Amino acid sequence: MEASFKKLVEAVVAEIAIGKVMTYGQIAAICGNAKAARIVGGIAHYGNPSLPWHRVVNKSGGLASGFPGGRKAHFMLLKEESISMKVLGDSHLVDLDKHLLRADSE
DNA sequence: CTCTTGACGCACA
DNA sequence: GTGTGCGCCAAGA
Repeated sequence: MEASFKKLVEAVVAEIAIGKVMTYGQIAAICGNAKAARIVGGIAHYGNPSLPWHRVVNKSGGLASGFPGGRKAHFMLLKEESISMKVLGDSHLVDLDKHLLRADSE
């Protein structure tokens, strides 16, 4: 089905397992547009606020800019998911090698 | 219908 | 290794 990119993104994010994370680029690619990583971000802010966006991270493994609550909120949320994070001074980065969920769209 | 923005990604300086 | 800019596609106003 060719649902709107937004709906696809929301569906993917909603299906991210607890203890797992995905990158904007990854999600965008799964939705069919690897270059639409920024779209995913836009949807994150404009789309369904009930989705686990805290499991959505950028290429760096860190949360996107402007997350409600800041890094601390992010850190605690991910921590509640049993997700390991490495502390880089001011930023907390998710261990993509351990929690990067790959949705096999093929 | 048209323009601007966007919670990113990658390339180049 | 770090900093800045441009590019991508889609959705909001």
